[in-house]
Amino acid sequence: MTGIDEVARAAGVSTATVSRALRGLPNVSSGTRARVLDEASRLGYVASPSASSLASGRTRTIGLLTPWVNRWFFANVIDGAERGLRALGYDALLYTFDVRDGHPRRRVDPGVLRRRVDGILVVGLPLADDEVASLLALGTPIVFVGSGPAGQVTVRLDDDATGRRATEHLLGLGHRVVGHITGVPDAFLDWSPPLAREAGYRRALAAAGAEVSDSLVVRGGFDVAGGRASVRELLACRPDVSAVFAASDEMAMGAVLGLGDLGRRVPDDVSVIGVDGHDLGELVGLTTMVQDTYQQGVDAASLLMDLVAGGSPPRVVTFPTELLVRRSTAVPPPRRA
Amino acid sequence: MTGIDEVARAAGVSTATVSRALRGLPNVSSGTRARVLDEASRLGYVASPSASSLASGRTRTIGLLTPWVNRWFFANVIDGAERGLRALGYDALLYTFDVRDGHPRRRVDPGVLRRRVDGILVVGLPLADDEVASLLALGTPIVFVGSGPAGQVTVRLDDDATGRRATEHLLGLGHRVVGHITGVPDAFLDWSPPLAREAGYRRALAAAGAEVSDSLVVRGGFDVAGGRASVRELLACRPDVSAVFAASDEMAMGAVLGLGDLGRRVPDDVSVIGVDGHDLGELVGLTTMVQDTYQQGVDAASLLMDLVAGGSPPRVVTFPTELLVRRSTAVPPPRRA
DNA sequence: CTGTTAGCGCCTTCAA
DNA sequence: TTGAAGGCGCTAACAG
Repeated sequence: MTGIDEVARAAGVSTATVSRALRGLPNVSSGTRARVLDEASRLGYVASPSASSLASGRTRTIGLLTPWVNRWFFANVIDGAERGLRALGYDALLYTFDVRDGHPRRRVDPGVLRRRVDGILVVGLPLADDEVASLLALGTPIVFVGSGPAGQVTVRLDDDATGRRATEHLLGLGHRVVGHITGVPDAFLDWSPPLAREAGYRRALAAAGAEVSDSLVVRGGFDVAGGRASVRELLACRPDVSAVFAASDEMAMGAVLGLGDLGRRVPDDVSVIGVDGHDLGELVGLTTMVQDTYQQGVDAASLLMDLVAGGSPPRVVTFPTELLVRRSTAVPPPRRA
Repeated sequence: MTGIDEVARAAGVSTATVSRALRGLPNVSSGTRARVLDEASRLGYVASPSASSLASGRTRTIGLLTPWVNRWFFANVIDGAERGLRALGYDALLYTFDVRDGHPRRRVDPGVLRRRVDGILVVGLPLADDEVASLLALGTPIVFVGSGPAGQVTVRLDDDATGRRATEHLLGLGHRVVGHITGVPDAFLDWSPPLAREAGYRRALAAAGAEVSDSLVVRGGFDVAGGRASVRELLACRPDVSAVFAASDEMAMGAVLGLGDLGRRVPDDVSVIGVDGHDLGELVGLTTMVQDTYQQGVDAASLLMDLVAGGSPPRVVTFPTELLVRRSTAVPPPRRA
């Protein structure tokens, strides 16, 4: 394993100069720098990350905290974040935390992150206030994606507007009884997207003079299976529902399956709209509010790098969502007597 | 930042004893150990990873090399691997490498991994022979998932058998002209799953006396869009095809979309079968060969840990695939004159 | 069972 | 612009 002193010897300079030259620091003559770079690459020298971290106090690594990597939103954000970070010379350490809807997960332990990362990216992980506090106590810069506590740097959607516009699309088609399926409440905090989407949904209904009722809202798993179960529950209780706003595309696709289970056709009997712009939404012609998750990851990475560098990035970066109309929404069926 | 000496002072022992006690090494009296553990947790002490890596030469970190994290197979394997590794006390560093079908990607540079990880998990990344060699030259244990070069520890499917059985299912329904859509050849090596699946497909056709022809095979993107385009190309060239074997569920779902584009119904006009057991396959009633990707990740993690510990795990762990019949395959339509 | 003593390989003042 | 030297915080021999 070639070390810095071998390079120094080969280039005829001190190890300090090698270190400076290789890191692009100033105060190195261009001739010296060229010679060092040359010898370093010839010898295949790469600085030991542990040694330089120990000496400098910086790890050039960030921690990616997320509940899952195998769901659409998370996978795409992580993909974007990892590539964004790598482009900026940082490595990404992956930390997953089980979040089962409605169940407590293991607490986020800041200890593991201590002295291990220069920054933290929290991707769609609903953290309790004290978890946020313990993370902040590390003194490590943090950026939140998807949702984040007030005052923290966050990349997110305008979830309220997204919920409102999705609902308005349904109302505009003539639907008057619009159901909503979303996540379990105790899995979320007051800064969670599902709550804001639901608020937008209620606001839109109220503005249109349509029924606003708890009986029109079912909370369950935030995934395909959850959407499937929730829509069945919704229809069992409110068979008069002619349209459903699902808080995510995965739930919406579950809803399509669940409606199929009940023998209801989409959109002839019931319209369905989701949120995400999932790649496979087209399989069922899903109408949805599209968001750019990959870019959210990229942007979050650069905000975090800014923070790590001591900058003051904007507190909140809001991504737009765009209505994509496909086949899962249509005018409601004629009212039955 | 509390250090090991503070704990040592508080517990009234030397730093060496603290180190031993905290790492669960033998030769520490239980009384001493308890006292040390107590003080350490009271002070919130966590050893600096860089310092201990530097001193010990071990990083307790492994590198996850993968082309994507946002595709089904990869996301699930990574999820399993990360959790498996964490359970064994290891961290996972994520490294993605762009693989665009048919295009060269940036070469895997072993330099970045050097002294940074104790082991490497290669997830579905087709590496050139010299890339494998340069990785092996690191002297770091490596485990491959999905496919791997001969002689290396690999977790995978019996792709040949999977392709054969998928094709046999179609033949068993009475199909005689069975097309195949898969990945672009130059993106794959001789140890790649797509090639083996195709070989199985051809073997099954030959055994049944059905037509084996290059005109029945289309290679394109290994994703939804690729499947969609490929099936259209296939049908344009061979309109007599009554069944399609897609090398992945994502391609199969794309095929369903593409057949829809052409006005062909599934399965009335054309049957479709995939490989994976993708969560959303049910949306289109996709018949498929199911594999357990999550567990492949978990198992790969433990094989790698075994290797890191100096063990000699089995060279190849083969996962079973199981035929799941849903609605996308059926008997062929009556032959036209 | 426990303490002492060298480093691990690099970065970073400080002086030159 | 460059070099010398002292750590960064921990682990691992070796004594005791």
